Amino acid sequence: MKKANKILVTRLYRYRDAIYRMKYMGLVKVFSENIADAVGVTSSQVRKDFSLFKLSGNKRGGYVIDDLLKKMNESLGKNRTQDVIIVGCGHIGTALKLYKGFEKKGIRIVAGFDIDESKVTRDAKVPILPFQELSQFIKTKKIKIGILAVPETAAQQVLDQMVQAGIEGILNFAPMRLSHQENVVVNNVNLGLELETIIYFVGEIEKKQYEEK
Amino acid sequence: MKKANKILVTRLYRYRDAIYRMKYMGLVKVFSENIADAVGVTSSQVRKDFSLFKLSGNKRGGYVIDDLLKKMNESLGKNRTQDVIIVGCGHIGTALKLYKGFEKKGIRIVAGFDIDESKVTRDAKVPILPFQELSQFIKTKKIKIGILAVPETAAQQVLDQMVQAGIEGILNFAPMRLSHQENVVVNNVNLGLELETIIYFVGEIEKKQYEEK
DNA sequence: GATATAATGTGAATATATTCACATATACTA
DNA sequence: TAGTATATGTGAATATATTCACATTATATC
Ligand SMILES: NC(=O)c1ccc[n+]([C@@H]2O[C@H](COP(=O)([O-])OP(=O)(O)OC[C@H]3O[C@@H](n4cnc5c(N)ncnc54)[C@H](O)[C@@H]3O)[C@@H](O)[C@H]2O)c1
Ligand SMILES: NC(=O)c1ccc[n+]([C@@H]2O[C@H](COP(=O)([O-])OP(=O)(O)OC[C@H]3O[C@@H](n4cnc5c(N)ncnc54)[C@H](O)[C@@H]3O)[C@@H](O)[C@H]2O)c1
Repeated sequence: MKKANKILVTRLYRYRDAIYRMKYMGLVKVFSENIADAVGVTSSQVRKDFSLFKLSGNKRGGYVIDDLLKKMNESLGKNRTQDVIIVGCGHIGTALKLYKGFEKKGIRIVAGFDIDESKVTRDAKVPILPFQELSQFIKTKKIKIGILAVPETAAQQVLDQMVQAGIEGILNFAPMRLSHQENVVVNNVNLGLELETIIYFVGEIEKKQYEEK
Repeated sequence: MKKANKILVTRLYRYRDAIYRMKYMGLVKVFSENIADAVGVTSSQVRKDFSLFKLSGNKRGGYVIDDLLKKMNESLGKNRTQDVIIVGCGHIGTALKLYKGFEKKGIRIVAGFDIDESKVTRDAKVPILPFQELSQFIKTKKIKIGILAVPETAAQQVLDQMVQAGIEGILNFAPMRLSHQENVVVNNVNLGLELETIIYFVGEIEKKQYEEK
């Protein structure tokens, strides 16, 4: 595999998702162009990405969905389920904890943690545990992935503690840049920023239409 | 302004955010390198981006924060607040509705909508209204921006209706590609995909460390 | 079985994005 | 007020990402 490239990997997960949908629609074979249309890229982009990931099909015959998915699952890893914890069970944390959609992607939320004792629910199917138990839990259960949904003011400190205990990948909702060693993977979701850029481009569109008159 | 470029605009919002933080820390002037460090890019990236947005400072003297913010707010628009609606007040929709952080970015959630009558709360500060009133509300209040947080199965249809009524920008949480005319701005937040890529790269890191031994 | 057709796979070409590097202007020092 | 150090602003260079275009080869047809 070539240099690990986030944008490329992200597209491959999108392709896989689209191909699963096609499978469930009853299709047996797909062409690069079908996948491209479903995901919103060009067919040469799909073929180039597949090429970089050593995913091959049949000249003229397209790709046999079951074979392709098998190979994709080998490279993208769907064979084992991944255990994930949520730190901060407020509004966002709770929404994620209750979401059913992660399971079918092999992602299992195994516990939440919160500093607020009143949120603790030990015997729920997915328990919320007190924050003091976080490090121990990560260590004994060998958890690698965590969702960080605490207030901005606590985020850096909580991240450090998670990493200290053994977490290697974090999905962060606090709208700020967190510092971390480069062997930790941090993806930021900044919803305010998403809205701001939408607002910007909506304004731009209006401006453009005006100019075109 | 040059060709509207999403990645560039996004960085500019990040810069602005960082500069506001510096202002609140009491700073009066900044250098491109300070901004770069805060956001995690190079200083030439900052200067190039500023250049493209006609944001200028003082040779040798860096940027006077108040002047810079004034100019940024002119190009990025923070002078008027933007009204936004949420369609689908389930887990995610409710979390967003209750979030306090949007206000200070000039984003005001003015109403939620849900098809489930039991969620309707007409006299809350930010009411949840029945879905049937959506189109009328968008039209009379001239709402341009909406957050889409309904189940996947309903997302396309609801988007179409929103656009039909006058919405021009949408933040979509349903994990699927939605089709729309190109004069509508749609940003997708796909949290499952975010987690999948984190899991992938955490796996890659482990693999790499193994290879390095 | 021979032939025509159509889709893959991939280097080469192009487009886009980032970084370099330095001439320029200006704030500070003495 | 002259001299110097230093950060900007931006073309040019480089790096990264996408698209083109076509040789290749499997499938379908006759
Ligand atoms: N809710 C949203 O829609 C939204 C939108 C954009 C960004 N965010 C960001 O997501 C993060 C969470 O937002 P929220 O709305 O869920 O906040 P929230 O206040 O509802 O929840 C935060 C939770 O974290 C817990 N907590 C606080 N300090 C902690 C600590 N040190 N360790 C463990 N838990 C701790 C609190 O008890 C609370 O339950 C914030 O950083 C916020 O800026 C949220
Ligand atoms: N909750 C999460 O953490 C999470 C994570 C990733 C993706 N998502 C996606 O976000 C979306 C919302 O997820 P959720 O967990 O909030 O779901 P949810 O079921 O909690 O909420 C959906 C809400 O939409 C309402 N609704 C259904 N059809 C509607 C319609 N036609 N018009 C208006 N309202 C309608 C329902 O009554 C419900 O209140 C889904 O597409 C989901 O896949 C959610």
